[in-house]
Amino acid sequence: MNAEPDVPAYRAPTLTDVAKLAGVSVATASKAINGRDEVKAATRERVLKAAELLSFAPNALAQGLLRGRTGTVGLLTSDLEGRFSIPILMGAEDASGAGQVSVFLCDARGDAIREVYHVRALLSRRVDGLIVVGSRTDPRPPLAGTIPVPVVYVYAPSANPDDISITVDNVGGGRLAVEHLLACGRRNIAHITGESSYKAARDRADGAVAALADVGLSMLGGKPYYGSWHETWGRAAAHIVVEQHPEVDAVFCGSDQIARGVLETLRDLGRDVPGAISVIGFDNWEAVAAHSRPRLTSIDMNLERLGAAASQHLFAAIDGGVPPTSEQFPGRVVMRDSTAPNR
Amino acid sequence: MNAEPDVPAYRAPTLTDVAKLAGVSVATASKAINGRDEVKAATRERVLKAAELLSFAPNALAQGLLRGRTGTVGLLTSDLEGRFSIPILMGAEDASGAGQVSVFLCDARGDAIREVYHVRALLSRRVDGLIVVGSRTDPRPPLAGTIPVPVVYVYAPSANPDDISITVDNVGGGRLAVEHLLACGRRNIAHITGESSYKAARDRADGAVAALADVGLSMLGGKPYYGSWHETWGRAAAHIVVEQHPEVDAVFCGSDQIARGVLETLRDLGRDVPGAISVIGFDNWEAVAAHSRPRLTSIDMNLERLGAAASQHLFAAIDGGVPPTSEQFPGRVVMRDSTAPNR
DNA sequence: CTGAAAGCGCTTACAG
DNA sequence: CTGAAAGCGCTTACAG
Repeated sequence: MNAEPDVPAYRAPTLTDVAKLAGVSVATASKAINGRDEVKAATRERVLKAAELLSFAPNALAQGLLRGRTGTVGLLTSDLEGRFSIPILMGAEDASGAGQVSVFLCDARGDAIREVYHVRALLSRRVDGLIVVGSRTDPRPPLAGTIPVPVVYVYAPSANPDDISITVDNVGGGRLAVEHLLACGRRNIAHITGESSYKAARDRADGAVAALADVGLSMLGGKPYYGSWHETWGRAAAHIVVEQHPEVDAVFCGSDQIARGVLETLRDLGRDVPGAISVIGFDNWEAVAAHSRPRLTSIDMNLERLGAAASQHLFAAIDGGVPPTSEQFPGRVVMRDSTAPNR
Repeated sequence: MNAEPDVPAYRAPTLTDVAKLAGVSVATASKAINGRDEVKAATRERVLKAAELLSFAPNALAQGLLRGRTGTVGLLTSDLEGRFSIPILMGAEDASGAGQVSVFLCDARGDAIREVYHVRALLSRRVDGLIVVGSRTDPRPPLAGTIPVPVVYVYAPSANPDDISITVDNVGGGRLAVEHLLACGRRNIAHITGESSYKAARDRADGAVAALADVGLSMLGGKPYYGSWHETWGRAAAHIVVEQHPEVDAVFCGSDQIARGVLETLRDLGRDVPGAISVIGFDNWEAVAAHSRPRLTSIDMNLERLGAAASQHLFAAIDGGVPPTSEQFPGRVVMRDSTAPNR
């Protein structure tokens, strides 16, 4: 049908091709290209020129076979779709990309079978290490079977404390949020958050409670308003809070989406934010936090940094220097317009 | 510091190990494992058992070297962060994962230099093909240099029409949106959309204009309200539209975020949606469309399907059967509560 | 400074 | 049915 072959029958040039063109042995060509100094300058010139001419790129498979190191890493995520995997993945990719490593991406879709399958494939490809990123902060079962390469768990820690897990400090995050609210002069603070089955929700609440206790306060209503992570719950819960505790002067929300809902209800109710009530979200999800009215102050958990750290720990483990350990990252408050009046 | 070595000095078992344990030659072991039928059943049994025992996984590097095919694909994205890459990537991963292929993920961060760098690395790793996903629908320059493997461009088409590009039909999407509004009985339709420098914005507008022309109508205001993709513009533009054209009974928004802004202003203005005014968004971004008040009807461009198609086309090109061609995918309207009264 | 040889882990004709 | 040999593309001692 088509005269032009769309798949070029083009064979990738090999070192042998380069050597032939340069009139040297493969051994010499190899040395020249790899910058070994036991090669005459003129020879190196010729080899390099030949390589250039053929657009020679050394076959990484052959190199990997020889070296016993492939310069590849497997990134196993359980939900690509989720907002949390991506920044982590970007951080990991960046930290790797700088060097010479390529990353295999696998999405197990939260399915254990698929995970096993992917791990097997990655091991077959002889990755130098594995990064496992989960979408919830609840501990997850460690990878099944004996894994002959280092593994680093990110966001979702491994249930095995001997494994290396890079996590986010949600307790600290909750504390940060409440401390910011206190700094804004607020004292009657409610906490509206997601499903209590999530460790993330419970941890953030614990941090909030602790920060309040530090100054002799407790949460409005005595405990968090657990519900769902969505806007809808934020809207509903805000109504409840205002009704039950008209003195409320701040709301710490477990997610930015909840905060959006809260903001909307407070507008409907004619309560001024941040004049009368401060609202702080969690996640610092740009798309929702930066364009609300008023723009939302939120806690950013530095997920990208988490990913970068995971890569660094993994490489440390691969290189076998100082044994890397688990690490927990603090968040930071990103202040916008919903927490303090701008005077 | 640590008695337990965290990096097992464990050497991955080879076919030789398996053969030795089973008491056969590597050749025979290979045949047994690969299901060749020139092996006695009992022998095969022994080999398989040995492989099992050692958790033997064939070295894919060696196999790739031999076969001249690695079963890997490079996925080159220009912005992981963007909401568009992910579903495409998921589709591609799924379509691949089913078989035996692993995908290398590279994010060029919109940087041409980085892109060249990644392509070089991928080629060095002897990927069987490349998928290039862009974040805008504007044509992009084709990959630089001679690429010895098939390449499929997704979302952002290659500027070279001879290349294979899998794209979204934005003109059709715009048409779909307006046709839905017309079906809801609306006639005074305004179009608020993103920056006119985006081909996506212009295409959607063109489709909308065409659908209106088909029934002898034109856009309210005579042309689209171009601005930005954000909520903020949606809020501002809605004010303008209502002021200039109080008869407005529908708004087609170029993005779900714009639509959120429009919804908010209409609420402030006391205009009932969908009673008095229908609002339709674009992208069907679950997080924003499904939780607004009212829930937002939107155009879904089936990005995941796009990714899957890209993979399929790529494999077709790799296998060298029927030459794959460019393809454009239609969208679909996902109806929620913002376009028609629920009676 | 250069090149012949061995070998990384596998598969595939080819003998036996 | 089984195994010795060659070879995929490279690198690295080891001679010369």
